[in-house]
Amino acid sequence: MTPISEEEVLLLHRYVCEGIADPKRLMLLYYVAERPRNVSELTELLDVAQPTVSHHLRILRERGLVVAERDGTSIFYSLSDPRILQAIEILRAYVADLMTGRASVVNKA
Amino acid sequence: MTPISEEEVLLLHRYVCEGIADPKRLMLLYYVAERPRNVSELTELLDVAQPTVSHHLRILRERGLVVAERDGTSIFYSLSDPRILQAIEILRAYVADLMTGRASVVNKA
DNA sequence: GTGAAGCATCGATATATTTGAATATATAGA
DNA sequence: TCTATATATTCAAATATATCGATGCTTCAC
Repeated sequence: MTPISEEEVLLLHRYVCEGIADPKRLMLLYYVAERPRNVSELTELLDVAQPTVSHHLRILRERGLVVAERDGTSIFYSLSDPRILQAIEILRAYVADLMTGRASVVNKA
Repeated sequence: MTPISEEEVLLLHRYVCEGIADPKRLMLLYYVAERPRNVSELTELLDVAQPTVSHHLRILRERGLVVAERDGTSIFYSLSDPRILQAIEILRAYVADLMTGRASVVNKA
């Protein structure tokens, strides 16, 4: 593990961690990872107001986590890089173990 | 990629994403991943007030991301599970590519 | 038991974030 | 051009978070 600098941590925070720091945005990432989806579809899936979805999509887009492509009046969003979900899936497995008492913190006893 | 439920996303958010959503906490995770460190040392490393460090450590501790062990009057913190930094390192590599124009979003052109 | 060191908690302030109603903008079709 | 549809933006309110001084608690040495 290469030591990390404070500047690198700030970039990591600004471009990724801040982006995945909301449950709605996590759901959005999973939804657009399956296939490109437009805002209307995402609004139905998330069950929140459309401006709220646009707000979260903007945060994801500004950080480069998702990409937007217009098709007529619709705008389709998709995941920009598979590593984003790859990392989240590792954390998801960790949490799953945590919930079933299999995470390493529990095994230390 | 197994579909994720809304409840699972909420757990993922509560136990991990919320925990790594602050640059100071990211630094703390990297510091305690090297070796167990006590609060005084972490306070010097982070260059913030001691209550601020304790606050962040509490957030990490409550989520199970770090574990605390007392030794005399000191309390040493360490990383609870290597997968946490493993995932963060993937995101770190992604951001590094993003900064040098090598991330997949750029390569789509 | 007393004092000191190390850490946690409390309380207050400043700042940031989430949310949605209202509104603006952009595209397509008639 | 006019209208409908889809999305973005603005604005305000509510909520959450970060920070640190003051203080409390625990442990150890004497």
